[in-house]
Amino acid sequence: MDVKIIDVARAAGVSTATVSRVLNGSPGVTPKTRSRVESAVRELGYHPNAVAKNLRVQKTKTIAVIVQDINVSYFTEIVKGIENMAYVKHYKVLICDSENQAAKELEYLNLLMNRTVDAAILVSPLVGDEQLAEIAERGYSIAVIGRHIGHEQIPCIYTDNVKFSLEVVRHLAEMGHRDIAFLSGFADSIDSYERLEGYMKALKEQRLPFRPELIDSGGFSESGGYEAMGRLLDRSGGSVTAVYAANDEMALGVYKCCRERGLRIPEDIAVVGVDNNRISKYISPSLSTVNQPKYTMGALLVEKLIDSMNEDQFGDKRVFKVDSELLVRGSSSFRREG
Amino acid sequence: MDVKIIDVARAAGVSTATVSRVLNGSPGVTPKTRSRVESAVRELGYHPNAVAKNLRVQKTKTIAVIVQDINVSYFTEIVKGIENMAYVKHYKVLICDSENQAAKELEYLNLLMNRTVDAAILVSPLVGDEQLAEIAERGYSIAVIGRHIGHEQIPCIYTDNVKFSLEVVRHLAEMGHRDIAFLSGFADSIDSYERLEGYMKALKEQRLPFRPELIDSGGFSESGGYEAMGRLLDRSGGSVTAVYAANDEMALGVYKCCRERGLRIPEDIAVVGVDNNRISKYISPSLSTVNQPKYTMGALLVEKLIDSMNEDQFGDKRVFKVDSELLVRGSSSFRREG
DNA sequence: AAAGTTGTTGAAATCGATTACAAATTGCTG
DNA sequence: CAGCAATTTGTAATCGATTTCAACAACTTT
Repeated sequence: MDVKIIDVARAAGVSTATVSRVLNGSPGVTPKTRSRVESAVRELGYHPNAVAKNLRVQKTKTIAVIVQDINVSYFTEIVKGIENMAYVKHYKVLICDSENQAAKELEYLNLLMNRTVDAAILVSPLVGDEQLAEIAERGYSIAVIGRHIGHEQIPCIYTDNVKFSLEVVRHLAEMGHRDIAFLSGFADSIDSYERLEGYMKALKEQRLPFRPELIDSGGFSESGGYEAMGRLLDRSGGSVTAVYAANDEMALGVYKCCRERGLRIPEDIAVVGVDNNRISKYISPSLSTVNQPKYTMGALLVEKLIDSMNEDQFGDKRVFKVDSELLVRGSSSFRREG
Repeated sequence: MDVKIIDVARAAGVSTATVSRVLNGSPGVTPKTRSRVESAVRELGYHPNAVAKNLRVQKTKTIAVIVQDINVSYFTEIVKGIENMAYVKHYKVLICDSENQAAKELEYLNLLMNRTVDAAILVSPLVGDEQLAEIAERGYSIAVIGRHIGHEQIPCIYTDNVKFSLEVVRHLAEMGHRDIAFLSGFADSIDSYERLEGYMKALKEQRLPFRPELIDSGGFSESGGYEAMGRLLDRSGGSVTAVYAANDEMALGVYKCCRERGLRIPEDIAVVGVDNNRISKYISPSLSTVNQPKYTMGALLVEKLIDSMNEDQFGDKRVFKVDSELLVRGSSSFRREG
């Protein structure tokens, strides 16, 4: 506290410029003066004021990470990947919980405008592409995890929603299901469109009819999944035999609803989720789900982002598509006889 | 980008002082000039540079939260409480993952010294009391969640380890168990001592013998719990009938070990964990555990901390003890006949 | 109308570092 | 040992806001 660079300079009998050079490992300092400065630093217990430095160099080496819910393991695993990589790159991570609100995401993006952070990473953002593009074009550094953004200046890493949705529904069809419901997160989100697309593709491929009453959405939450499943059963008169939920949280809600209505999983209803939450492996029956390399996605993207900010070039590549895999477990392993 | 307070001042035909006053809602500005400044701000799309402000006012309105593992729900629920409360108080949260290393905790505490953050909250820190005291005495703002710190300047919120450990072991004894193992996190941590104390107290109360070979530790991780349980069974020749694990993660490891060795829970082995992780409710059999109001602990402490920094006074109270409750579930509900 | 209040505004110092440029020192070379 | 280049060091401007203090204006009061 209270000891600043000028104090160190005086103690070492040099100028602040020299102290600064020593601190930052700049060249052109005699070993002798260097060590004189270093011992002054040590004796005084000097800690450079990061805020002053940030102002001068116009950087904070801080990245904002905006997630929908800090408590969901899909997000925390990504955040962990980001934090760990940021740590080795000497960057800090500001955590922002948007509580599923696009408005809050935008508010957090103000951290970019007021220069609190050098960049922001949005994980499965609710904000639309156009709005993100506009921000990027104003010169701010943003990146997206969990969605493909078709914009030059927005690096992103994602898995192919259409592809894995197709795989999920194909899997269910192959297990003998004909009436497969789809529970999206938010009906009007990009994720939902893409997953619905994969769902439709699979239906067509498997020559199954499309029944609009088997589509609903539950806001990615357990309670939302629970309610959506209730509506679904009421509406379809119980003809549904399989449910594809947009994430594992909602699948838990489906489990609960089935339990309450005396429907057995997987014998009466098959369930598949997405995200491979920690719980999905432990719950009984274990939940079939789609796994994504979450930690790696976070770590990889932030690494590229930091490198690009430091002009080490992005190596051109700004869009990363990673593979997901369908994990078939207990909740969908009962074969239904046609 | 690039538009600063002086530009706004010029556009509005006033001085930077006046612009600043308008921006910060300071009194003594004519409504007329105020609105002139406001429209200039709007027209130019001006965003005040937070770094410059931070330097001038010697605050960053940012708090570092240091946790052992971002992926564990015990921590994320606390972090969520902190973040949400910080948000309403207009503070930001830097997330720091110490990966169970005291050295990394200390490194992150440098964020205090270099003024990157105004305060740091340590959740169940590995760093010892003395070291924390020393930092607090140097004038830095730190607070602790999950442990009682007997120091004037360190606010803390915690649950009584001794008390709930006693309850856990008493419960097991009442279910007919005589050979109750205790798996601590890190053998030499304060938590462990306190929990061991509660364990001993319960043994004494229930007139059960203390068997040192029933004590082990597993680093709070699932794999650590798995290995500790293995050692325990090997060592005790299978005489153990109940396990008290220091957290739910380790309890999961215990489950795995039991499954592999063909031991049924709860018939052959009863298990109780701590933390009430999300999983504990869903796993089968559901895991008995100790619940703490994690979200509230985070929110409450950060609120008090922020208020105290803004001189709104701490109201004297710096130490908060909250109640925990033992949730008896499937894993410990089989009564053993004496 | 002079003097005293009160209320608005602005000039300039300040926060604590980095860095461009100038100055001083050192070391070579002929 | 003068002259020049290379190296090391220092002076002072700068980053972009806030805030103290003084100046000024607009009203009262006598």
